[in-house]
Amino acid sequence: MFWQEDSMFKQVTSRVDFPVLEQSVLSFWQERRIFERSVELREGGPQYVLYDGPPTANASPGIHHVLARVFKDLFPRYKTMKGYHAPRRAGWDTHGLPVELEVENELGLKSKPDIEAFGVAEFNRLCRRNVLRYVKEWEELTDRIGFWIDMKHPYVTFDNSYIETCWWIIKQLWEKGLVYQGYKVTPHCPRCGTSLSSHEVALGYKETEDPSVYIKFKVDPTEAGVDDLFGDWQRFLAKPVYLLAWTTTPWTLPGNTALAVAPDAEYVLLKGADEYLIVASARMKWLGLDNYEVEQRMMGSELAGGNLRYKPLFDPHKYGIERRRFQLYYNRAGGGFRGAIEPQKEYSELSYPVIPADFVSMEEGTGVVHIAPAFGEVDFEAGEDDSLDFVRDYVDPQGVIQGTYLFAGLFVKDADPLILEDLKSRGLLYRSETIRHTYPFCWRCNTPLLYYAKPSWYIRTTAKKDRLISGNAEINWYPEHIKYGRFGDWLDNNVDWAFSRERYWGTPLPIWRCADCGHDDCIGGVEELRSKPGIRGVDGLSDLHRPYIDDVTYGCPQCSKDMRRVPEVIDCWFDSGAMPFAQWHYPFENQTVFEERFPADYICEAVDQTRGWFYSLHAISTLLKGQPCFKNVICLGHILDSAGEKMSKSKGNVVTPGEVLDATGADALRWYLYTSSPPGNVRRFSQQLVEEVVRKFLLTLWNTYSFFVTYANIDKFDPRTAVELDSLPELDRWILSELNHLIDGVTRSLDEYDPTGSGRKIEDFVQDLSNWYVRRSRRRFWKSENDADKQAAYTTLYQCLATLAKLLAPFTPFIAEELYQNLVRSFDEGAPESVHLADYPQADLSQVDEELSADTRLAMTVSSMGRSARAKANLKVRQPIAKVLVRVRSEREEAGLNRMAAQVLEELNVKELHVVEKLPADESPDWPVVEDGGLAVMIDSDITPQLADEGLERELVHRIQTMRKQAGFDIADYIETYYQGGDSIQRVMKVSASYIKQETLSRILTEGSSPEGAFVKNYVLDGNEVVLAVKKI
RNA sequence: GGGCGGGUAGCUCAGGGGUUAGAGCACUACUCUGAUAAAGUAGGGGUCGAAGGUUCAAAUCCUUCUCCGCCCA
Repeated sequence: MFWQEDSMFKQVTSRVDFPVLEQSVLSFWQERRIFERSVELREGGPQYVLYDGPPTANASPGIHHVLARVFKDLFPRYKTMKGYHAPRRAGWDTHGLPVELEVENELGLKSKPDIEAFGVAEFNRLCRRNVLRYVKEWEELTDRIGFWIDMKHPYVTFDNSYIETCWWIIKQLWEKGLVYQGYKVTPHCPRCGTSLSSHEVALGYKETEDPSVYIKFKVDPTEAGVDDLFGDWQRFLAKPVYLLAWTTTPWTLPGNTALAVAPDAEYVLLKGADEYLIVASARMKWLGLDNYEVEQRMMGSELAGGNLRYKPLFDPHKYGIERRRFQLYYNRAGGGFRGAIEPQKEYSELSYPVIPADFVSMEEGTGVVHIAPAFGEVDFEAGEDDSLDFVRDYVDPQGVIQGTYLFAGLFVKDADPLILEDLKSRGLLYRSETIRHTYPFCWRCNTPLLYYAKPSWYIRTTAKKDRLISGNAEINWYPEHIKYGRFGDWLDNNVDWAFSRERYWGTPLPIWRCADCGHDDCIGGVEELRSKPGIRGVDGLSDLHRPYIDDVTYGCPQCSKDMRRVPEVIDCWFDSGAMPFAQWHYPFENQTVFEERFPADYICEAVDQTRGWFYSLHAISTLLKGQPCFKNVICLGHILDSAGEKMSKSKGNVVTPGEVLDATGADALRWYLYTSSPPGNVRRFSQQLVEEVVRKFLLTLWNTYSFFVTYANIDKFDPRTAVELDSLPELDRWILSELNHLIDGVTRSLDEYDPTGSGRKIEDFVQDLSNWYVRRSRRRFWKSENDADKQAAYTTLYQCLATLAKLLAPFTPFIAEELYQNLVRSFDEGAPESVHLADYPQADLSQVDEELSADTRLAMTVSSMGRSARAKANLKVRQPIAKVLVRVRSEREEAGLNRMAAQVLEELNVKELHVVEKLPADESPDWPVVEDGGLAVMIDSDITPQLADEGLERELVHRIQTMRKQAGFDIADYIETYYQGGDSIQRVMKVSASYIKQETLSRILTEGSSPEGAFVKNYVLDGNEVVLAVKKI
């Protein structure tokens, strides 16, 4: 076609296929290395650092991964365009129990002994192979959604270099006295021989029936506390006094070493026929102790504050079981050192204390709580706090009772009835019932889990608690409530980090211990290890994992016996939290890179990471460097299905990224995720909502762009043609004002890590651009003369679209690239080769005109009301009317509306606009009025013959235009038009010939029958039959 | 059981003491359409999760409860 040969812009279809478009943009980026160059280009600029929280590639990425990835992508892209140097590197999290479990399942292994029998070397080899099984899929998805990050050189947590940095970190902490071995009570599966993670425990809660028993603990009357509290202890020789306590786990009773009471609650000493009982007064009634009389009342603090002690139910020494005690002593770094539990000698007068505790409930039980430090987390903590005795070893790790008890040799749950029988025979069982409650079972083998104290290695995070908290104050959290809510609370309640795991596939804990004298060494690197005197097993060591590292031994510096590594590996959260350091193999290599990229400006993960990665990053960084390692963090809410249910394979409601991307493309998905709700919100997801994005936003933008290109090419518009800003018509100045206001707003919102706010602003702008600016400007583009006004319109629309391309680049990188290539690169060889290499737009606030903006808003409102009034009078917009009256609310509005009069007149197709203070009541009773919020619009509904002819003229133009389209003519084809019709048709055709010709690109307008080959249509207009025919020249 | 967040139209979300609670989608009717997969006009649709309280005035502030999600027990 004639105008295409030297047109500036590539023709644009209005029927765009975004997924196809995106593929070609992807190729363009890859061929030209745009991502790499976008980073290189800004070298020397200020750094902007993203830390990528490493995912595990042992399964396909889901839609929630897309959510995190597009939010990770947005800000580095934005900052790059703002001039920042933003290198970013992907990572893979590769260790941990989930990986092991998958391999166990594949191999049909059921327990740790199974794994050992199978062989740790082969087992770990399979873990290593499995964990990156889906990497290719992840890489493809990452490309497809336009997430720009270096996936070619990722950090991998199983690499020796990564492990070595972890060792170095542990050694640093070790030297500061921040690593120690202590006990931890964990949910333990006695059959699988391993602790379960909290996630696994959550999988296995079930309703079950358990004993609910009330046990009498005999107070030792010879202890001084008895006299202090009750006086005359000798009366208790004849009639004993018991503390009554409740439990659902009788098998823990031999491990009892204390009873806890609530210090602020009132307790009673009750007198019965043969005994005294002590319970909380609040529980008396519930316990049905009616036949006892209250002898004395006292506070829990009195019970616990004196020297009241009681006799053990089972003195461990009598059954061949060791009794130990929590000790507080000092380590070489001089800090208070907990966790040591020292063996105690047999003692015939053994008794246990009553202690105060804030966890004692008045909602159940007796108000006196049985404490077995080996078998409960709070019990254990109480043990530490009060230096209690610790009796554990009557239960072995398989849950079998040891020693010489009557019930020895039985599994703990099976021992329960025998224990109760034993106590009953000694008159210590007050009441025995059963209770239904939820209790955790092993999700793999259905064995009831036991809470069981085991040795564990700790990082003493509590030593730096104040700094953890003050560091948190320096971090910007989005949403803000996480800072002092979920994360802050977590820090406030900080406990030492139990970071060892009795597993196989993980970073080996770099602590070597002498089996003989117990001397411990922490190894901070491979060279350090190699240099140990008497080192063996390092020749040919190419893998720092188990089992190979376990064979490395050296001579003990104290006693020269063999130092062997302790068996544990470390928590994989430590791995990922070490990434600021370990991704660079710091400090062994890359010291400068590390310094440049520490701390991160930005991280982004979902809310479940508060106690996961967010914490492990913060903890390691604070302990090592004394400062936080991220400045800004977006904490994403989770994605649910369209019904608000969690997506899960078993429910079959999982939406895969692939299906959405194929249907709507990446830009649509990205835009939806950015704008549908604030990042921190839980969001319901459905493809339908993404499709709405395509219709409402992307296509509106695209069609505006397509409109521009179509007409710009017809007129051979050259963007280099300068137009003076001052000389622009009001409509143009208005949209440019809105544009600059938009740039300002988007920039501000992005600087505050609010993509939702900035995205929604862009949406509003695109609506205004399409539905007011373009609609109001259509005739300016369409008219035949190529005057200054037309140039102004092109220049303005061009500027809006070219600016939008850049504004949108971080959000919807594909369509932004397409717009940019065609609008900017096509005529300017000197422009950056990609929109992503361009600078982000800067707002020119001198172009922002608030008054003009308000006036235009008023014109829009009045137009809308005018259309409503027309509809009331059944007058279509195509029919011109004589006048419209508008009642305004202020002089400001009056001036504004008068200024906007031309736009309103055209929009409403009306001859005159009158702004009035009061609407005349006497004009005509059937002139329709529309009122809203104090504004009122009234139209003159009288149609004079003159107006009717004008309406007919517009109607004819419209019919011919429609026929042109139906006939398949191009928008710029010239035609011949023929017509036959009555008087009014003939009159209008003659009187308005030049107007009709111009509007319809008709060279001639002839009355008469249609020629051969013409496109012909019959119409009835105003009751008159009309025949129209169009023919291309 | 505890902590945090949320519950506003059928759906997705704004609004956070001050007229009659909004937008978009969806729905109904009509209109319009040579940029548009659009647009316009009208309409139906809400006990603002529930109950108390504070206030001249509560969707909004307070208390309790309830449901959903996450984290922790």
